[in-house]
Amino acid sequence: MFPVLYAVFMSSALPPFPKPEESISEPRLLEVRSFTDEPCLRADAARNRAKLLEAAARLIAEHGVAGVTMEAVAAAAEVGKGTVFRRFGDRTGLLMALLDHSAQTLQADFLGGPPPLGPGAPPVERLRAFGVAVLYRSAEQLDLQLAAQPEPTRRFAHSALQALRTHVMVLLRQILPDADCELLSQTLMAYLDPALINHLTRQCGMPMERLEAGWVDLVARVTRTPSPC
Amino acid sequence: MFPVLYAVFMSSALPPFPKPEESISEPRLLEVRSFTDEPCLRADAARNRAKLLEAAARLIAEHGVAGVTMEAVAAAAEVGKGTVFRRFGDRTGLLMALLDHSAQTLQADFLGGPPPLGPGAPPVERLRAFGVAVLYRSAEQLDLQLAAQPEPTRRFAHSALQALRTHVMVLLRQILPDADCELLSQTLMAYLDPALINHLTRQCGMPMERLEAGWVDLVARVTRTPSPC
DNA sequence: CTTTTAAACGGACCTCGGTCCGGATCGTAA
DNA sequence: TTACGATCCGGACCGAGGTCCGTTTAAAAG
Repeated sequence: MFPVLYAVFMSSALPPFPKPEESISEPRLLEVRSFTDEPCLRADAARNRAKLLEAAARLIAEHGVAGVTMEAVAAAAEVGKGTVFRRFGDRTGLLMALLDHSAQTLQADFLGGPPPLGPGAPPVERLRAFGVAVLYRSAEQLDLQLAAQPEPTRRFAHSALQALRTHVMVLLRQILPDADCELLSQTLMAYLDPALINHLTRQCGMPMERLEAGWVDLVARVTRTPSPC
Repeated sequence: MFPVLYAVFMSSALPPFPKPEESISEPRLLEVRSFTDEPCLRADAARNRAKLLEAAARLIAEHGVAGVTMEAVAAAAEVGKGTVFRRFGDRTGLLMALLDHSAQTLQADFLGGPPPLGPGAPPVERLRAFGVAVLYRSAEQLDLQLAAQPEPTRRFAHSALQALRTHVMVLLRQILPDADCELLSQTLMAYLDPALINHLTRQCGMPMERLEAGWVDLVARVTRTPSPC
Protein backbone atom coordinates (compact mmCIF):
# COMPACT_ATOMS: atom_id res chain seq x y z
CA MET A 1 0.00 0.00 0.00
CA PHE A 2 2.49 2.59 1.14
CA PRO A 3 5.62 0.49 0.90
CA VAL A 4 8.25 1.31 -1.66
CA LEU A 5 11.82 2.33 -1.44
CA TYR A 6 12.70 3.99 -4.68
CA ALA A 7 16.24 3.78 -5.85
CA VAL A 8 16.92 6.24 -8.62
CA PHE A 9 19.97 6.17 -10.78
CA MET A 10 20.60 9.59 -12.15
CA SER A 11 20.72 10.05 -15.86
CA SER A 12 23.46 7.93 -17.30
CA ALA A 13 23.08 10.23 -20.30
CA LEU A 14 25.22 13.34 -20.03
CA PRO A 15 23.40 16.59 -19.42
CA PRO A 16 22.90 18.37 -22.76
CA PHE A 17 23.71 21.72 -21.26
CA PRO A 18 27.32 21.84 -20.17
CA LYS A 19 27.59 23.87 -16.98
CA PRO A 20 30.31 26.48 -16.46
CA GLU A 21 30.90 25.55 -12.82
CA GLU A 22 31.73 21.87 -13.00
CA SER A 23 33.47 21.86 -9.64
CA ILE A 24 30.27 21.62 -7.62
CA SER A 25 29.93 18.00 -6.75
CA GLU A 26 26.54 16.62 -7.55
CA PRO A 27 26.30 12.98 -6.69
CA ARG A 28 25.58 10.68 -9.59
CA LEU A 29 23.79 7.99 -7.68
CA LEU A 30 20.96 9.12 -5.51
CA GLU A 31 18.66 7.08 -3.43
CA VAL A 32 15.17 8.24 -2.65
CA ARG A 33 14.40 6.97 0.79
CA SER A 34 11.36 7.05 2.93
CA PHE A 35 11.33 9.84 5.47
CA THR A 36 9.31 8.11 8.10
CA ASP A 37 9.91 4.48 8.84
CA GLU A 38 12.78 2.65 10.39
CA PRO A 39 14.68 0.06 8.42
CA CYS A 40 13.03 -3.17 9.51
CA LEU A 41 9.89 -4.12 11.37
CA ARG A 42 8.59 -7.23 12.91
CA ALA A 43 5.89 -8.93 10.86
CA ASP A 44 3.01 -7.91 13.09
CA ALA A 45 4.36 -4.38 13.38
CA ALA A 46 4.55 -3.98 9.63
CA ARG A 47 1.05 -5.36 9.22
CA ASN A 48 -0.31 -2.96 11.79
CA ARG A 49 1.52 -0.06 10.22
CA ALA A 50 -0.15 -0.74 6.91
CA LYS A 51 -3.53 -1.13 8.56
CA LEU A 52 -3.09 2.16 10.35
CA LEU A 53 -2.14 4.09 7.22
CA GLU A 54 -5.05 2.62 5.36
CA ALA A 55 -7.42 3.47 8.18
CA ALA A 56 -6.11 7.02 8.38
CA ALA A 57 -6.53 7.50 4.65
CA ARG A 58 -10.08 6.21 4.87
CA LEU A 59 -10.89 8.53 7.74
CA ILE A 60 -9.55 11.50 5.82
CA ALA A 61 -11.65 10.59 2.82
CA GLU A 62 -14.75 10.30 4.97
CA HIS A 63 -14.44 13.02 7.57
CA GLY A 64 -11.60 15.24 6.45
CA VAL A 65 -8.31 15.73 8.20
CA ALA A 66 -10.00 16.97 11.35
CA GLY A 67 -11.63 13.59 11.74
CA VAL A 68 -8.28 11.89 11.98
CA THR A 69 -8.09 11.35 15.70
CA MET A 70 -5.44 9.06 17.04
CA GLU A 71 -8.07 7.06 18.85
CA ALA A 72 -10.29 6.92 15.79
CA VAL A 73 -7.42 5.69 13.63
CA ALA A 74 -6.53 3.09 16.19
CA ALA A 75 -10.12 1.91 16.40
CA ALA A 76 -10.58 1.88 12.64
CA ALA A 77 -7.43 -0.17 12.28
CA GLU A 78 -8.57 -2.45 15.11
CA VAL A 79 -5.42 -1.71 17.02
CA GLY A 80 -4.49 -0.26 20.39
CA LYS A 81 -3.88 3.43 20.74
CA GLY A 82 -0.36 2.95 22.02
CA THR A 83 0.51 1.17 18.81
CA VAL A 84 -0.21 4.25 16.75
CA PHE A 85 2.11 6.36 18.84
CA ARG A 86 4.87 3.80 18.96
CA ARG A 87 4.86 3.51 15.19
CA PHE A 88 4.51 7.16 14.21
CA GLY A 89 5.64 9.07 17.27
CA ASP A 90 2.85 11.57 17.22
CA ARG A 91 0.00 12.83 15.12
CA THR A 92 2.12 14.80 12.72
CA GLY A 93 4.28 11.72 12.25
CA LEU A 94 1.25 9.78 11.11
CA LEU A 95 0.13 12.53 8.75
CA MET A 96 3.59 12.91 7.31
CA ALA A 97 3.69 9.21 6.68
CA LEU A 98 0.58 9.68 4.58
CA LEU A 99 2.44 12.30 2.55
CA ASP A 100 5.52 10.19 2.24
CA HIS A 101 4.61 8.52 -1.00
CA SER A 102 3.95 11.80 -2.77
CA ALA A 103 7.12 13.27 -1.31
CA GLN A 104 9.17 10.41 -2.67
CA THR A 105 7.62 10.74 -6.10
CA LEU A 106 8.46 14.41 -6.22
CA GLN A 107 11.96 13.80 -5.07
CA ALA A 108 12.46 11.15 -7.70
CA ASP A 109 11.21 13.58 -10.32
CA PHE A 110 13.63 16.35 -9.59
CA LEU A 111 16.54 14.07 -8.82
CA GLY A 112 16.29 11.72 -11.74
CA GLY A 113 13.31 12.63 -13.87
CA PRO A 114 13.23 14.36 -17.22
CA PRO A 115 14.06 18.06 -17.61
CA PRO A 116 13.22 20.74 -16.83
CA LEU A 117 12.59 19.31 -13.36
CA GLY A 118 15.28 16.69 -13.50
CA PRO A 119 18.93 17.07 -14.47
CA GLY A 120 19.65 18.25 -17.98
CA ALA A 121 18.11 21.68 -17.93
CA PRO A 122 20.05 24.74 -16.79
CA PRO A 123 19.84 25.30 -13.04
CA VAL A 124 17.65 28.41 -13.21
CA GLU A 125 15.15 26.60 -15.32
CA ARG A 126 15.17 23.64 -12.96
CA LEU A 127 14.61 25.97 -10.06
CA ARG A 128 11.61 27.52 -11.76
CA ALA A 129 10.15 24.14 -12.56
CA PHE A 130 10.80 22.91 -9.05
CA GLY A 131 8.88 25.73 -7.44
CA VAL A 132 5.93 25.35 -9.73
CA ALA A 133 5.82 21.62 -9.12
CA VAL A 134 5.93 22.03 -5.36
CA LEU A 135 3.37 24.78 -5.51
CA TYR A 136 0.77 22.70 -7.27
CA ARG A 137 1.50 19.57 -5.34
CA SER A 138 0.99 21.43 -2.07
CA ALA A 139 -2.15 23.03 -3.36
CA GLU A 140 -3.60 19.61 -4.09
CA GLN A 141 -2.94 18.26 -0.62
CA LEU A 142 -3.38 21.52 1.21
CA ASP A 143 -5.46 20.28 4.11
CA LEU A 144 -3.20 17.38 4.78
CA GLN A 145 -0.07 19.48 4.37
CA LEU A 146 -1.41 22.01 6.84
CA ALA A 147 -2.38 19.42 9.38
CA ALA A 148 0.96 17.69 9.04
CA GLN A 149 2.85 20.85 9.90
CA PRO A 150 4.68 20.24 13.15
CA GLU A 151 5.06 22.75 15.96
CA PRO A 152 7.27 25.75 15.20
CA THR A 153 10.42 24.38 16.77
CA ARG A 154 10.41 21.34 14.50
CA ARG A 155 9.06 22.86 11.34
CA PHE A 156 12.40 23.20 9.61
CA ALA A 157 14.02 20.15 11.09
CA HIS A 158 11.83 17.69 9.25
CA SER A 159 13.76 15.58 6.79
CA ALA A 160 11.34 15.77 3.87
CA LEU A 161 11.53 19.55 3.95
CA GLN A 162 15.28 19.41 4.34
CA ALA A 163 15.54 17.31 1.22
CA LEU A 164 13.64 19.86 -0.82
CA ARG A 165 15.64 22.73 0.57
CA THR A 166 18.91 20.97 -0.07
CA HIS A 167 17.94 20.52 -3.68
CA VAL A 168 17.19 24.21 -3.98
CA MET A 169 20.50 24.98 -2.36
CA VAL A 170 22.42 22.76 -4.76
CA LEU A 171 20.80 24.48 -7.71
CA LEU A 172 21.45 27.89 -6.24
CA ARG A 173 25.11 27.09 -5.70
CA GLN A 174 25.44 26.35 -9.39
CA ILE A 175 23.92 29.70 -10.22
CA LEU A 176 25.41 31.82 -7.45
CA PRO A 177 28.64 30.26 -6.28
CA ASP A 178 29.52 33.24 -4.11
CA ALA A 179 26.20 33.85 -2.40
CA ASP A 180 24.97 32.54 0.93
CA CYS A 181 22.87 29.87 -0.70
CA GLU A 182 21.95 28.31 2.61
CA LEU A 183 19.98 31.39 3.55
CA LEU A 184 18.67 32.09 0.08
CA SER A 185 17.35 28.56 -0.18
CA GLN A 186 15.47 29.05 3.07
CA THR A 187 13.89 32.15 1.63
CA LEU A 188 12.83 30.39 -1.52
CA MET A 189 11.42 27.46 0.41
CA ALA A 190 9.49 29.83 2.64
CA TYR A 191 7.59 31.00 -0.42
CA LEU A 192 6.42 27.42 -0.91
CA ASP A 193 5.21 26.96 2.66
CA PRO A 194 1.80 25.28 2.58
CA ALA A 195 0.57 27.65 5.27
CA LEU A 196 1.41 30.59 3.03
CA ILE A 197 -0.19 28.99 0.02
CA ASN A 198 -3.28 28.38 2.09
CA HIS A 199 -3.37 31.98 3.26
CA LEU A 200 -2.89 33.47 -0.16
CA THR A 201 -5.29 31.26 -2.06
CA ARG A 202 -8.05 30.63 0.45
CA GLN A 203 -7.92 33.65 2.70
CA CYS A 204 -6.79 36.26 0.18
CA GLY A 205 -8.41 34.65 -2.82
CA MET A 206 -5.40 34.76 -5.09
CA PRO A 207 -5.42 32.41 -8.07
CA MET A 208 -2.64 29.88 -8.38
CA GLU A 209 -1.43 31.56 -11.55
CA ARG A 210 -0.44 34.59 -9.55
CA LEU A 211 1.49 32.51 -7.05
CA GLU A 212 3.20 30.78 -9.93
CA ALA A 213 4.17 34.08 -11.53
CA GLY A 214 5.34 35.26 -8.13
CA TRP A 215 7.67 32.29 -7.87
CA VAL A 216 9.16 32.87 -11.28
CA ASP A 217 9.66 36.53 -10.45
CA LEU A 218 11.18 35.70 -7.08
CA VAL A 219 13.63 33.27 -8.62
CA ALA A 220 14.65 35.90 -11.13
CA ARG A 221 15.24 38.50 -8.44
CA VAL A 222 17.08 36.20 -6.06
CA THR A 223 19.33 34.87 -8.78
CA ARG A 224 19.67 38.32 -10.32
CA THR A 225 18.76 36.93 -13.70
CA PRO A 226 16.41 38.70 -16.09
CA SER A 227 12.85 37.59 -15.69
CA PRO A 228 11.72 35.39 -18.59
CA CYS A 229 9.15 37.26 -20.69
CA MET B 1 0.82 47.24 33.60
CA PHE B 2 0.10 46.37 29.98
CA PRO B 3 -2.40 49.06 29.20
CA VAL B 4 -1.47 51.80 26.78
CA LEU B 5 -2.86 52.89 23.52
CA TYR B 6 -0.19 54.76 21.71
CA ALA B 7 -1.21 57.50 19.36
CA VAL B 8 1.63 58.52 17.16
CA PHE B 9 1.66 61.61 15.06
CA MET B 10 3.99 61.12 12.19
CA SER B 11 6.90 63.51 11.81
CA SER B 12 5.60 67.01 11.56
CA ALA B 13 9.09 67.74 10.26
CA LEU B 14 9.45 67.17 6.55
CA PRO B 15 11.44 64.17 5.49
CA PRO B 16 15.00 65.26 4.67
CA PHE B 17 15.19 62.93 1.69
CA PRO B 18 12.76 63.94 -1.04
CA LYS B 19 11.35 60.84 -2.65
CA PRO B 20 10.95 60.43 -6.40
CA GLU B 21 7.59 58.70 -6.19
CA GLU B 22 5.49 61.15 -4.24
CA SER B 23 2.22 59.80 -5.55
CA ILE B 24 2.09 56.87 -3.18
CA SER B 25 -0.15 57.97 -0.41
CA GLU B 26 1.37 57.45 2.99
CA PRO B 27 -0.95 58.57 5.74
CA ARG B 28 0.38 61.35 7.89
CA LEU B 29 -1.51 60.49 11.01
CA LEU B 30 -1.15 56.99 12.19
CA GLU B 31 -2.46 55.39 15.29
CA VAL B 32 -0.71 52.53 16.92
CA ARG B 33 -3.38 50.36 18.39
CA SER B 34 -3.33 47.31 20.50
CA PHE B 35 -3.72 44.08 18.57
CA THR B 36 -5.44 42.09 21.22
CA ASP B 37 -8.09 43.76 23.32
CA GLU B 38 -11.54 45.03 22.51
CA PRO B 39 -12.36 48.70 22.88
CA CYS B 40 -13.96 48.82 26.29
CA LEU B 41 -14.15 46.49 29.25
CA ARG B 42 -16.15 46.42 32.40
CA ALA B 43 -14.20 47.39 35.49
CA ASP B 44 -13.88 43.89 36.86
CA ALA B 45 -12.98 42.54 33.45
CA ALA B 46 -10.19 45.06 33.02
CA ARG B 47 -8.86 44.32 36.48
CA ASN B 48 -8.84 40.60 35.84
CA ARG B 49 -7.17 41.10 32.50
CA ALA B 50 -4.31 42.94 34.15
CA LYS B 51 -4.04 40.33 36.87
CA LEU B 52 -3.89 37.58 34.27
CA LEU B 53 -1.17 39.24 32.22
CA GLU B 54 0.87 39.88 35.33
CA ALA B 55 0.43 36.30 36.46
CA ALA B 56 1.42 34.99 33.05
CA ALA B 57 4.53 37.14 32.97
CA ARG B 58 5.49 35.91 36.42
CA LEU B 59 4.98 32.30 35.42
CA ILE B 60 7.17 32.76 32.37
CA ALA B 61 9.91 34.33 34.45
CA GLU B 62 9.76 31.46 36.91
CA HIS B 63 9.13 28.36 34.83
CA GLY B 64 9.63 29.40 31.23
CA VAL B 65 6.99 29.53 28.55
CA ALA B 66 6.20 25.84 28.93
CA GLY B 67 5.04 26.53 32.47
CA VAL B 68 2.36 28.88 31.26
CA THR B 69 -0.65 26.66 31.56
CA MET B 70 -4.06 28.20 31.25
CA GLU B 71 -5.06 26.65 34.54
CA ALA B 72 -1.86 27.79 36.21
CA VAL B 73 -2.35 31.33 34.98
CA ALA B 74 -5.92 31.34 36.16
CA ALA B 75 -4.90 30.04 39.56
CA ALA B 76 -2.01 32.48 39.90
CA ALA B 77 -4.36 35.33 39.05
CA GLU B 78 -6.97 33.97 41.46
CA VAL B 79 -9.50 33.80 38.68
CA GLY B 80 -11.60 31.13 37.05
CA LYS B 81 -10.34 29.27 34.05
CA GLY B 82 -13.21 30.39 31.87
CA THR B 83 -12.22 33.99 32.45
CA VAL B 84 -8.86 33.45 30.83
CA PHE B 85 -10.42 32.00 27.73
CA ARG B 86 -13.15 34.61 27.48
CA ARG B 87 -10.56 37.39 27.63
CA PHE B 88 -7.87 36.00 25.38
CA GLY B 89 -9.66 33.44 23.28
CA ASP B 90 -7.00 30.78 23.54
CA ARG B 91 -3.48 30.21 24.71
CA THR B 92 -1.82 31.91 21.77
CA GLY B 93 -4.08 34.89 22.36
CA LEU B 94 -2.76 35.21 25.86
CA LEU B 95 0.84 34.89 24.73
CA MET B 96 0.34 37.41 21.96
CA ALA B 97 -1.10 39.83 24.46
CA LEU B 98 2.16 39.53 26.33
CA LEU B 99 3.98 40.50 23.15
CA ASP B 100 1.62 43.33 22.40
CA HIS B 101 3.56 46.01 24.18
CA SER B 102 6.77 45.27 22.34
CA ALA B 103 4.87 45.04 19.06
CA GLN B 104 3.40 48.47 19.58
CA THR B 105 6.76 49.97 20.40
CA LEU B 106 8.23 48.55 17.23
CA GLN B 107 5.35 49.79 15.19
CA ALA B 108 5.66 53.25 16.65
CA ASP B 109 9.35 53.22 15.80
CA PHE B 110 8.97 52.46 12.14
CA LEU B 111 5.85 54.54 11.68
CA GLY B 112 6.91 57.66 13.50
CA GLY B 113 10.37 57.21 14.94
CA PRO B 114 13.65 58.65 13.70
CA PRO B 115 15.30 57.43 10.50
CA PRO B 116 16.48 55.09 9.21
CA LEU B 117 13.64 53.08 10.73
CA GLY B 118 11.09 55.86 10.66
CA PRO B 119 10.12 58.13 7.79
CA GLY B 120 12.82 60.33 6.38
CA ALA B 121 15.27 57.78 5.06
CA PRO B 122 14.99 56.37 1.56
CA PRO B 123 12.70 53.32 1.38
CA VAL B 124 15.45 50.79 0.74
CA GLU B 125 17.31 51.99 3.75
CA ARG B 126 14.18 51.85 5.86
CA LEU B 127 13.55 48.33 4.67
CA ARG B 128 17.02 47.25 5.67
CA ALA B 129 16.67 48.84 9.08
CA PHE B 130 13.24 47.31 9.53
CA GLY B 131 14.45 43.79 8.96
CA VAL B 132 17.38 44.14 11.28
CA ALA B 133 15.16 45.58 13.99
CA VAL B 134 12.63 42.78 13.68
CA LEU B 135 15.39 40.20 13.58
CA TYR B 136 16.94 41.24 16.86
CA ARG B 137 13.66 41.84 18.57
CA SER B 138 12.49 38.35 17.67
CA ALA B 139 15.78 36.89 18.77
CA GLU B 140 15.34 38.46 22.19
CA GLN B 141 11.87 37.03 22.74
CA LEU B 142 12.39 33.86 20.80
CA ASP B 143 10.78 31.43 23.20
CA LEU B 144 7.72 33.55 23.63
CA GLN B 145 7.49 34.29 19.93
CA LEU B 146 7.66 30.60 19.14
CA ALA B 147 5.05 29.66 21.70
CA ALA B 148 2.77 32.44 20.52
CA GLN B 149 2.77 31.11 16.98
CA PRO B 150 -0.77 30.07 16.12
CA GLU B 151 -1.71 27.01 14.14
CA PRO B 152 -0.80 27.06 10.44
CA THR B 153 -4.17 28.22 9.19
CA ARG B 154 -4.04 31.37 11.30
CA ARG B 155 -0.36 32.16 11.15
CA PHE B 156 -0.66 34.82 8.50
CA ALA B 157 -4.02 36.16 9.52
CA HIS B 158 -2.85 37.64 12.78
CA SER B 159 -3.09 41.42 12.84
CA ALA B 160 0.30 42.17 14.38
CA LEU B 161 1.99 40.26 11.59
CA GLN B 162 -0.25 41.90 9.03
CA ALA B 163 0.81 45.32 10.26
CA LEU B 164 4.47 44.49 9.81
CA ARG B 165 3.86 43.02 6.38
CA THR B 166 1.82 46.00 5.27
CA HIS B 167 4.66 48.28 6.21
CA VAL B 168 7.06 46.22 4.15
CA MET B 169 4.62 46.32 1.29
CA VAL B 170 4.28 50.08 1.45
CA LEU B 171 8.03 50.49 1.34
CA LEU B 172 8.32 48.02 -1.50
CA ARG B 173 5.72 49.86 -3.53
CA GLN B 174 7.79 52.98 -3.30
CA ILE B 175 10.81 51.10 -4.59
CA LEU B 176 9.13 48.81 -7.10
CA PRO B 177 5.88 50.37 -8.28
CA ASP B 178 5.39 47.73 -10.94
CA ALA B 179 6.14 44.59 -8.99
CA ASP B 180 3.75 42.29 -7.15
CA CYS B 181 4.63 43.82 -3.80
CA GLU B 182 2.00 41.82 -2.00
CA LEU B 183 3.84 38.60 -2.74
CA LEU B 184 7.29 40.06 -2.36
CA SER B 185 6.41 41.39 1.06
CA GLN B 186 5.28 37.94 2.10
CA THR B 187 8.62 36.58 1.01
CA LEU B 188 10.54 39.18 2.96
CA MET B 189 8.43 38.64 6.05
CA ALA B 190 9.00 34.91 5.79
CA TYR B 191 12.70 35.51 6.28
CA LEU B 192 11.89 37.12 9.62
CA ASP B 193 9.73 34.25 10.86
CA PRO B 194 10.67 33.49 14.48
CA ALA B 195 10.53 29.78 13.73
CA LEU B 196 13.15 30.26 11.03
CA ILE B 197 15.32 32.41 13.24
CA ASN B 198 15.09 29.74 15.90
CA HIS B 199 16.08 27.03 13.45
CA LEU B 200 19.01 28.90 11.99
CA THR B 201 20.48 30.19 15.23
CA ARG B 202 19.77 27.39 17.69
CA GLN B 203 19.58 24.33 15.49
CA CYS B 204 22.09 25.31 12.80
CA GLY B 205 24.26 27.47 15.05
CA MET B 206 24.40 30.48 12.78
CA PRO B 207 25.39 33.77 14.39
CA MET B 208 22.97 36.66 14.20
CA GLU B 209 25.43 38.62 12.10
CA ARG B 210 24.99 36.13 9.32
CA LEU B 211 21.22 36.39 9.44
CA GLU B 212 21.56 40.15 9.38
CA ALA B 213 23.83 40.04 6.35
CA GLY B 214 21.42 37.63 4.75
CA TRP B 215 18.58 40.12 5.18
CA VAL B 216 20.56 42.95 3.65
CA ASP B 217 21.50 40.74 0.75
CA LEU B 218 17.94 39.54 0.30
CA VAL B 219 16.60 43.09 0.24
CA ALA B 220 19.16 44.00 -2.37
CA ARG B 221 18.23 41.06 -4.56
CA VAL B 222 14.49 41.47 -4.22
CA THR B 223 14.62 45.18 -4.94
CA ARG B 224 17.25 44.65 -7.63
CA THR B 225 19.44 47.29 -6.05
CA PRO B 226 23.19 46.90 -5.66
CA SER B 227 24.14 45.44 -2.33
CA PRO B 228 25.65 48.06 -0.03
CA CYS B 229 29.34 47.29 0.45
C1' DC C 1 -32.40 53.94 45.45
C1' DT C 2 -34.51 50.22 42.71
C1' DT C 3 -34.82 47.80 38.55
C1' DT C 4 -33.06 45.67 34.74
C1' DT C 5 -30.03 43.68 31.59
C1' DA C 6 -25.97 42.70 29.37
C1' DA C 7 -21.66 41.27 30.56
C1' DA C 8 -18.51 38.67 33.31
C1' DC C 9 -17.55 34.89 36.35
C1' DG C 10 -16.21 30.14 37.73
C1' DG C 11 -15.49 25.57 37.70
C1' DA C 12 -17.43 21.16 36.23
C1' DC C 13 -16.98 18.76 32.08
C1' DC C 14 -15.36 17.05 27.55
C1' DT C 15 -11.98 15.81 24.09
C1' DC C 16 -7.80 14.49 22.49
C1' DG C 17 -2.82 13.99 22.33
C1' DG C 18 0.58 11.55 24.68
C1' DT C 19 2.58 8.18 28.39
C1' DC C 20 3.17 3.82 30.83
C1' DC C 21 3.62 -0.85 31.99
C1' DG C 22 1.99 -5.62 32.51
C1' DG C 23 1.09 -9.07 29.31
C1' DA C 24 1.18 -11.20 24.61
C1' DT C 25 3.90 -12.30 20.40
C1' DC C 26 7.41 -12.90 17.16
C1' DG C 27 11.75 -14.64 15.69
C1' DT C 28 15.70 -17.17 16.75
C1' DA C 29 18.84 -20.28 18.64
C1' DA C 30 19.55 -24.58 20.82
C1' DT D 1 10.21 -28.47 19.28
C1' DT D 2 11.21 -25.71 22.96
C1' DA D 3 12.97 -21.94 25.37
C1' DC D 4 14.20 -17.34 25.66
C1' DG D 5 14.77 -12.50 24.90
C1' DA D 6 13.60 -8.57 22.32
C1' DT D 7 9.94 -6.36 20.42
C1' DC D 8 5.33 -5.19 20.19
C1' DC D 9 0.55 -4.68 21.90
C1' DG D 10 -3.31 -2.58 24.34
C1' DG D 11 -5.94 0.23 27.04
C1' DA D 12 -5.95 2.52 31.51
C1' DC D 13 -4.31 6.82 32.79
C1' DC D 14 -2.87 11.76 32.80
C1' DG D 15 -2.55 16.66 31.60
C1' DA D 16 -3.92 20.52 29.24
C1' DG D 17 -6.75 23.14 26.03
C1' DG D 18 -11.25 24.46 25.27
C1' DT D 19 -16.56 24.58 26.10
C1' DC D 20 -20.86 25.27 28.70
C1' DC D 21 -24.17 27.05 31.55
C1' DG D 22 -26.11 28.46 35.99
C1' DT D 23 -24.83 32.28 38.98
C1' DT D 24 -23.05 36.84 40.10
C1' DT D 25 -22.21 41.61 39.32
C1' DA D 26 -21.24 46.00 37.16
C1' DA D 27 -23.49 49.88 35.50
C1' DA D 28 -27.04 52.19 32.99
C1' DA D 29 -31.93 53.39 33.03
C1' DG D 30 -36.04 54.79 35.55
